[in-house]
Amino acid sequence: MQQKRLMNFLDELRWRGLLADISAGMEEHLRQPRCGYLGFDPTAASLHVGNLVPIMLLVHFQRAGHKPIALIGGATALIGDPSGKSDERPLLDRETVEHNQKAIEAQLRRFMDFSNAPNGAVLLNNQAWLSSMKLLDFLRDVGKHSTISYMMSKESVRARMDSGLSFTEFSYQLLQAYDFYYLSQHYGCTVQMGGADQWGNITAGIELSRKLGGPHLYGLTSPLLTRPDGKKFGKSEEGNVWLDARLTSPYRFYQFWINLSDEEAARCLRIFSLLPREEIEMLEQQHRLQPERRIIQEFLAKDLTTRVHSAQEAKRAAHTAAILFGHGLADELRQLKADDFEMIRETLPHGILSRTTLERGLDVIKLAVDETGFLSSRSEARRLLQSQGISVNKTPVTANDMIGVNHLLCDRYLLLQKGKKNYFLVVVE
RNA sequence: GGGGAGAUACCAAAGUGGCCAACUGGGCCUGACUGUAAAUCAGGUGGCUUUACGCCUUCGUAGGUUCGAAUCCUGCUCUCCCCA
Repeated sequence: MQQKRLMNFLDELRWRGLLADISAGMEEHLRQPRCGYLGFDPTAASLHVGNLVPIMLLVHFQRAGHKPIALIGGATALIGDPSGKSDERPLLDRETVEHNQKAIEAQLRRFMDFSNAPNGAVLLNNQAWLSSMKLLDFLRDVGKHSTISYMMSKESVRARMDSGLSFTEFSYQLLQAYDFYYLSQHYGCTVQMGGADQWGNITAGIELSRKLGGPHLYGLTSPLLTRPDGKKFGKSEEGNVWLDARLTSPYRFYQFWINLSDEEAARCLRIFSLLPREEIEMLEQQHRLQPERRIIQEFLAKDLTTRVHSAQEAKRAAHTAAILFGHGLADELRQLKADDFEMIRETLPHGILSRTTLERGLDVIKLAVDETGFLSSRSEARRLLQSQGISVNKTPVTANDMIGVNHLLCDRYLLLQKGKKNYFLVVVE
């Protein structure tokens, strides 16, 4: 049984569309339980949905019986990885990195089994060995084995030859190469995984180990996930979709998956869900026959919101969505109970309005911009009003409409709306 | 060290004395169609207001010339290219 699962890791990645590049001999190498790592540089205060792809590599690696190391690049984040970036990036200060790595560490812990099992996951930080390393040692031990022509041949470097690349970022690949070598020496780690943009850094490590007389190391990458139109995955209107509930609310997170196009959803199901192949294929078939039911979108929304946040948050988000998008008629809003609104309040952005202000009556612009901050400028509000883009309680309004206590739902709430999908709850106190 | 080119809104890129809040494309927002999809079409995309061919802020930065500057001049900062 164990043996069978071990052999399936690469096949698993293949049919899920998670395999881009793989170094020679990996197939054979993975016939036994191995230790592999994947790094996350704490360059932001949270991971985002794009980071879920590499996380899934580690998850599958562990499920196949191997031992995963999640490496936080606390040291490398101070240097900056040029891979996939068109410009030199400003240095992050130490406090920021410090803060980021704590947050990211907590997020990573949710996805794997960190128990004492033989293949229990391990969390490490490369500051442990890089920050105490002496420059001269590094140049003699690592630098000496790396030729300029080899380093310059990396795609990440070549792409930056015209737009500028500092020595600092140029040297990044050596640090990552050393990480791999170090982990092979101290943790018996022989496999490194990453996104396709990491291939150059990974091979640098394999090469370094070879030069230093270390073990034969192996690398594997997943394709970079893009949207059907070639755009970056994981960006919504507001920018990145974060895993941190304070940056992207569970409701928004849920909505991100619900709003995937049919095409994206099908691909994402294989990549992000842990369902076995047969079940996925069944869902795909239903999806093809009745795309309008959006079975996959809903499954992903529920599944991922649960895994990233909690089952309770997922349920809440689903319930809120059902209310807001269910049939969406003004009359049905009036059927809702105070409890429903209180739950919606937990999930939607909301603002407080004093009853006396409302009693005096407000026009829509005052309400949406000045009193609640739902919209950021009056011009925006005016523009939206001109195209029927603002609704109060599901009813489109105009600039002249006055909003008063008679609009209140359950005598306490107003549901503002910008376009079809952007909701905002006003609570009167 | 020498020579050249450049810095325009979220990005790319026009504009080189008034017709410029600034062409165009992408992105983004809204509307129509729909399934909270895709594609398509339409409108919008600095802010404020008495919505007005009105006002304020914006074309790297600091000054200057001019009735008037993103456009001309000077200093500064940064970027790229070529030669040494």
